[in-house]
Amino acid sequence: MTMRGARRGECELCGLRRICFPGRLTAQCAPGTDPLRIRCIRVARGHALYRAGEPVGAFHMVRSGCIKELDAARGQDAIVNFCLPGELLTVQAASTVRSLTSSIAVDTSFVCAIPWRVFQRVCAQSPAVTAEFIKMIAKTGGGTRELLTLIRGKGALERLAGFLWNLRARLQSRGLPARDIRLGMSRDDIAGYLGMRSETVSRCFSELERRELIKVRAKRIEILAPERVRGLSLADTGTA
Amino acid sequence: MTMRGARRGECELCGLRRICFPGRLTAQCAPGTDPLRIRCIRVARGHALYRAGEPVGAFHMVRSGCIKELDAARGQDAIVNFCLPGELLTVQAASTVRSLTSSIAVDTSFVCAIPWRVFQRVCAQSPAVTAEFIKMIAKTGGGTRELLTLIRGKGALERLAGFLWNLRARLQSRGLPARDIRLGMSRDDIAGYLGMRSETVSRCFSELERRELIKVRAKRIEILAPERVRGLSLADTGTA
DNA sequence: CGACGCATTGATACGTCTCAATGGAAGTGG
DNA sequence: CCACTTCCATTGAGACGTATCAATGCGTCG
Repeated sequence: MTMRGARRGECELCGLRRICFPGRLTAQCAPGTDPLRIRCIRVARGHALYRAGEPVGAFHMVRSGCIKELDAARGQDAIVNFCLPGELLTVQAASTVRSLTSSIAVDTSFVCAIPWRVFQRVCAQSPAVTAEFIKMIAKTGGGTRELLTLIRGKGALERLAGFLWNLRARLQSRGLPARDIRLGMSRDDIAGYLGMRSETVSRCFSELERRELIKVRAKRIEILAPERVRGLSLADTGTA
Repeated sequence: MTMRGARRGECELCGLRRICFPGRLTAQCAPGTDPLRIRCIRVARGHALYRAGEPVGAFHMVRSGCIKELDAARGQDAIVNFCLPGELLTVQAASTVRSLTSSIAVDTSFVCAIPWRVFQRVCAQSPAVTAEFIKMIAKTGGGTRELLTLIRGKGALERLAGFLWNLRARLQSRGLPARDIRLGMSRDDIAGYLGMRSETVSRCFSELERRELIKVRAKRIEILAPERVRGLSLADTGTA
């Protein structure tokens, strides 16, 4: 495997190797075929990996940092997803020529890219990779559905609790430290993601701290009582 | 092609043939291979195609009627999607052994089913079918995203307007009559889908009629001013 | 050290949920 | 065929929560 923008062999050292999609692609290549050329892209904080309307000829996966996906039609505050390390980006590229979303780095991030045409070639060679990929796409869609149930029919406090629980679960599932979470994003980003105002986000952080469910230190959130956070997020207040 | 629960040749007469996924599957089969056995299932109004927790070994597509998908964890009022004729169901079956959702018929419906293993076999034979299917899955995920932007950061009136516009667009895209829409679902269903109360749904229907954007006759909704409905749905009231 | 952006906190207005009652449509049994 | 029942839709009055506008505190970067 050859890499651009990263040292050779970095994949082998990468802590995400076991869940890394590019890694799986190369591992399941039939022996004797050409090795894949996977680009590793650096995206500085606040900069765009790509913007809405641009053609996106590749699938992306976050290697480190955090990327936010913004809906094209609506403004800066219409965040569709925060992509954490190990998660897939640009899934809709499969169905549209030009991207419907912009992808902006919340933190300075590294992203792996697989050109769509390369992917097609590998799929033709290996049904196992195809099945694997379909699973990942389906799971990505499930993430959006989770967000939906997170914000629908719930009050602001429950939404924020669900947001924190969700982040924790995603970090944990990849073996990343999840005791105290480093939020790269601003209060405005969180507000946009959860469909509320940044002031309300602040108030809810304070309220959760007052109830001793979390500890807030600027952008570092320590979860003191995970189960109670989860319980709150599941509570069904009629408030929309 | 052989069918169970439907007459032979029904696919050829089906108005959805051109966008029908099963149809495409068989059409792109390599000549000489076995014809696909596609089951056509009848689901009576209020009955379940499958329930959350059950293993679902097939992909489904709505042929006629309307199916609602309910989230497992939350109650009856957590509707993830209304599936219209020509739309795909059970996408998450690709990533999980047991279904995360229940699928209930809003109207008496007919549904086509393709076993997952059959599908895998066809994919192995035809890369074109694989690509086609990936597009459809990606599009399905996009639908959830649309719902998300529909209800996030918008008032009740805007949500309902968006819901009607969305229904109209989906019906039109498949050449179905969309002048006046027959809603099979109850006000409670709509409320659950949009994250509000049935009383509020009622009030908003009345308000839209007062503004002469629509005409309400029980479960039949006639859209008088489509563009103004669309305009409303795009309006960005800060209300969550 | 100063300036700027971001986070927090407070008072008020607006919108939706809640509870409750009425109206109407569909289905049942005589 | 009609009266009855039952479920769903509609409408109203009040409570609750979040948006809004505005001011202050705090961290960051020049």
